[in-house]
Amino acid sequence: MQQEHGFNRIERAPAYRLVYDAIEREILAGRLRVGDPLPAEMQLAEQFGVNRSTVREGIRLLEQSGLVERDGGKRPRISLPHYLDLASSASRALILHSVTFRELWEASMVLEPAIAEDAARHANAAGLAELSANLAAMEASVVRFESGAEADVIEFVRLDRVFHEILATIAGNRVLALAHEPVISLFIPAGQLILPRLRTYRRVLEAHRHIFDCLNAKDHAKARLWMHKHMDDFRRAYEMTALSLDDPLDAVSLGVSLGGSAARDREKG
Amino acid sequence: MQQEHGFNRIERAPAYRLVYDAIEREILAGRLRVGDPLPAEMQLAEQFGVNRSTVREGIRLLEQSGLVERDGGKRPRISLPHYLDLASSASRALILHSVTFRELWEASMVLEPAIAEDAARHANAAGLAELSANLAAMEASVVRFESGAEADVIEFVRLDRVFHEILATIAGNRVLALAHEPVISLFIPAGQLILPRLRTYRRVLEAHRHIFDCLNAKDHAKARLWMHKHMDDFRRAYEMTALSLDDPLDAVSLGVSLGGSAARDREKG
DNA sequence: TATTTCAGATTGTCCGACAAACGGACAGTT
DNA sequence: AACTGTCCGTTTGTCGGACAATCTGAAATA
Repeated sequence: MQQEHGFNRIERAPAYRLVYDAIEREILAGRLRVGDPLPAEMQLAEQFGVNRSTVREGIRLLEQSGLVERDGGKRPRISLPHYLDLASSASRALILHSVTFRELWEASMVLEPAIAEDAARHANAAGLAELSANLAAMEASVVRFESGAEADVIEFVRLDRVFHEILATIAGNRVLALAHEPVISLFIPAGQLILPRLRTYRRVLEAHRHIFDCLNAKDHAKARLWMHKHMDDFRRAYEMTALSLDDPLDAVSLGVSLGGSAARDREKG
Repeated sequence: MQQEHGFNRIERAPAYRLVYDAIEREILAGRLRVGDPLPAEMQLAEQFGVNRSTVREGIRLLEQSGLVERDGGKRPRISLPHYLDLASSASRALILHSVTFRELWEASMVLEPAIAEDAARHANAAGLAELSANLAAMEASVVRFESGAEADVIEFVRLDRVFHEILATIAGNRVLALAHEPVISLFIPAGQLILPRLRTYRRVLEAHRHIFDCLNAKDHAKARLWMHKHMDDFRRAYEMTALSLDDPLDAVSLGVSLGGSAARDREKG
């Protein structure tokens, strides 16, 4: 099998992909502006010289990539890919790739303290108010636990997640926030496993309180430290259960959350 | 228009989306295994009781979300979303959201040193060999620059990127690697702007060399330090050009890379 | 002015059809 | 035995046309 010349792979992209590429290019170049409705399928079909079905398939690609958004029955509009959507694809990909909890935890040891530090630098009244409300809700939740009511772990864990997301917002770095999202959203299923066994609800709340205080005091070094400690607690808790740090996450999480369309249900505008 | 009862918004997801959800669920649950070819469109259409066109539209969604991969003409196969794909969507999203270079740089000040440190911990012969080859290629490139040849900045910047990607691979944390990808891929266009003006090619190469040496010596503290310095260099260079840290990236990068299908052209298997 | 009504436009879905490409079997050549 | 050419059933890519449901916007009405 001689191969003396080495031709380039001949590529024949299907028409629906060319449609996708063309429309994507128009959007990225700003010639189709965000918020505008997409041209009618028939019109696009004529312009591209292809059948309407082909255009539709191209639009599906745009739709899944987040560049086109349908508001329910209505005419689809051009939109920015919301990075929460990306984050949820990322979470799914990480699970499918059998990422271990250790990797997840190590990443969060990098990201969360940095976010806490930035948040302390940029804290403002609005953000602190949000955090405060979150802390109050979590306090109420913990009190309910301690009074013996059946534990609504789901709600507690949700509040936990929201706390960290508010922090990421306050920090004001969208690149870090984007990196942070998949991490926090994979922590959640783990938290749902750990907390009911160890019942360390109040410990989590106290950590959040300390971090909140640091933000209030604009003490970014201390904020970083407390967050570091908070994350390390999580690892210890994980180890205390029978779970191994180096097992892939799928078994843990797949059953818990990660429904196909779950990502789309969140969102508020 | 009275509304005294408050019904839940009735949601009728289009059929093609249901097809997408159903197949996605089968894949996530492992009933459709990665590598297998997708069932024939006709067969799916019969099973779901919808038309073949509808199935096709659903498959387009799967395709764009990376769960289905076509190898050119051939029968599409089920695949894991490769996170390089996700990273390129993330980059695009960040640009569309007008992220500033400051955000990017701050994120890289968090991620890159952490990666360098982990890489020094986990360095192995294979990884070091790859880095070594990369350094040699970059040395050759720099020599060409210094001998007055017209500067192939594109190639130099590509080598720069590859160096950092190898490092992320060596570090062995896929969560960090995923977070890292969009950052490095947005640095590239910036690098293409800065380097020709400042001509700091050799300085970049020296930084890489130092980091490589630290990996060889398994000195993770020093690896982190050198990377920190390397990143800080980049910011200084950015400031030295007329570019402001707080301008959004789009103007800088949109013209340079970020072609629609660029992400698909990379990849090697 | 506020509401209702109505016609046109647009999307979602279906049906049927055909060319091109693929996969594999089979035979022929060296 | 290895390579080439041919045939055929399967599957994808693309096309054309069709229709119901819904949305849009304007005209008609109260």
